[in-house]
Amino acid sequence: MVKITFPDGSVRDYQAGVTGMAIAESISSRLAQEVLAVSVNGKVQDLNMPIDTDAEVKLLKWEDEEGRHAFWHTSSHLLAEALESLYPGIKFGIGPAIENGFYYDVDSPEPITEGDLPRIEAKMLELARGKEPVVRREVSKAEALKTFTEKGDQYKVELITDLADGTISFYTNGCFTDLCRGPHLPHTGFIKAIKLTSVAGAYWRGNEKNKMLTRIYGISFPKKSQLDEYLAMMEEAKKRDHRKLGKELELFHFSPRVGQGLPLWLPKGAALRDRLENFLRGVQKEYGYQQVITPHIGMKDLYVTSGHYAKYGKDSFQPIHTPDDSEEFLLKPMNCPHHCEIYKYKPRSYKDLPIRLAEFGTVYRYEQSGELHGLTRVRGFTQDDAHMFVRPDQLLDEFKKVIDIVLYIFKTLKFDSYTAQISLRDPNNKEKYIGSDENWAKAESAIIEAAREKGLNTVVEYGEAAFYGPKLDFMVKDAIGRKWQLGTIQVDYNLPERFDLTYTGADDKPHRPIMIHRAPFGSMERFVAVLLEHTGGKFPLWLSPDQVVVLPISEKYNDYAEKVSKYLNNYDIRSQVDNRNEKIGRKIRDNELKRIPYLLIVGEKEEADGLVSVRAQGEGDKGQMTMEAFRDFMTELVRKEIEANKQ
RNA sequence: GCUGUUGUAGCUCAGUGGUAGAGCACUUCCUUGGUAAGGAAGAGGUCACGAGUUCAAUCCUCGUCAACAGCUCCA
Repeated sequence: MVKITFPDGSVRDYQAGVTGMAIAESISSRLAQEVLAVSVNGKVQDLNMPIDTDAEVKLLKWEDEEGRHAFWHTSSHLLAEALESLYPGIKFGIGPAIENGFYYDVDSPEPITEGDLPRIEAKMLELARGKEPVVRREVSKAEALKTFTEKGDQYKVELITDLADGTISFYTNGCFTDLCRGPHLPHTGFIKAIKLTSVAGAYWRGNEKNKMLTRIYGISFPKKSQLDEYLAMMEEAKKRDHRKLGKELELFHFSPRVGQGLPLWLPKGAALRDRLENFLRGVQKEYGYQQVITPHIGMKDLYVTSGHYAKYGKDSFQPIHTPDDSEEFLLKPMNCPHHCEIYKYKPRSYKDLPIRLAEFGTVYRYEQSGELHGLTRVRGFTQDDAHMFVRPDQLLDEFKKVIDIVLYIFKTLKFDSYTAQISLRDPNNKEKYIGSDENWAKAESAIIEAAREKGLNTVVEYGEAAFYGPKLDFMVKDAIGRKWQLGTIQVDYNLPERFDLTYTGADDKPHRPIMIHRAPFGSMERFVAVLLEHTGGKFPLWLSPDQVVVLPISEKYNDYAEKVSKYLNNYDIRSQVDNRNEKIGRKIRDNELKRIPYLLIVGEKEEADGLVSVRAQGEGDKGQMTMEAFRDFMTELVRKEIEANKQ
């Protein structure tokens, strides 16, 4: 007998060699239908694999990432089986599960296009309905090589050649056998709904010198309704694409004559961005930050000193030469070296610290052209940057204050779901980073401690640190469940040394400050993009480019509409009049589509009594009130949106 | 950067080896209307740019630029 311990701590005895599926069946028949894979002592394995020793067991279902992973991995094998039957002679690269679905890389004798996908999908569903068992078989390396050499699949042969000696596992579903570590579903009948989403080229092993294979992406579900939901979500994501909304709402524009990845902010977009900047400026002022301004270029040597030049190489920067070529400058790729020079301009005392220098600093980085994407990856962008110069005894406290700012911003902008990623060094690859082990250890423990004290929901990622120090990166989840990386806070012992920054301590001796880099928005461009996709263009009232549009019923009431609009503008409520020669229904429709938060309809009745008829975006008619009452109503709404989130 | 797809009016997109179309937006006129599209007329395009093939190219070929998707990258 073996003792099986479940996640809730309960223990049951089973016959040695019991399978995950048998355990599920022993608990409930429903569970047996839903279970996809099993985790045994932390290792995920097939449901029909025997368990021979005492073990901690977790039955994995769709809700578990590992469960979905097995599901999609089997789906990719099902795809391969369908492809092999439809395209005889097709060769296979790799076919893994990914975050949302799966893919398979293939080398097909005839081209496969989007138009072929429905046919492949139909074949997959047909095979899935056959509930083909997925069978694992262990073979020696020599046998594995022999199998795929005979089949003539050079990609698999190459993969096997690179594997360590020892046992290799094969999985077979129907007529298709694949080199695979698993785990897999017991049979293909679990897969009830499939959508092949796209075809794309992908280099064999990700190397552009290799042959390009055809990558077929897909996603699958245990229920048809889940696929429908997923497809609806994808539709919604398309509607919320910030590039589309940016055009529709006239926020920003790209002109090829200005250059790739260099956004032009249109009046409404600039106003939105100004409002965000002013908001953050206000918060930062309360926390003792001082605004500075530094130039858009700097001598190349500045970035050599900081270490950035050596680290990222000349291809990452935009050089500028003097007319006589005697000196080389770079367009500013980051603000920190400039801020270090501001720190250095006079001697500093331990009493002066922390010094907090903030700048909405525009920086330029020569991103590869293929990486550019709307406002999320650009070549010129403005960081909401600040650098704190602190004493070692102030580090933890200051770090926590920065976390407070970040959380306040998330709350005000209604990013209610977020996680914090503690990004540490890759312990196996320390050469990638600069600075002493001792300082790294101090910096890492400060971040971990601050995150713990603030009660943040954190994950730790190794190898994600900046080259000069560990980071705390904030990821938010938007309204339709997608994750975005926003703010970042970084501890840095390195730049103070490289720039020889010092302060005089109480002991009258020079000491080295520590730097904290931080940008709660990340960059204005990226943040506006994420905000657009999060809100679908329906910004919080305080950020809306136009808060109110007044709609006169006919031209006879244009003067009254102007009067109302002016009145509101005097109270800092952003208002315009739609005095086009159109019927009221038309004006309502157009302004609703522009996502104007409040529409005020004015005609004979309103003019007579100094009233406005209020219509809230997406909610319809709200009835009449006086313009004074409407003003108070708006002022109170905006006040609540901002003030209410302060701790 | 690599591979593929695309580039036609301000926007969304049809279309053709014989120099171009729709809807929306825009202008003018009619209409003066009460909660998501009133009517009519008009203006607007070197068909991304450059070369080639052809009697003739927006259409075919090549190159350049840009956008999109994927790969690789991401301070």
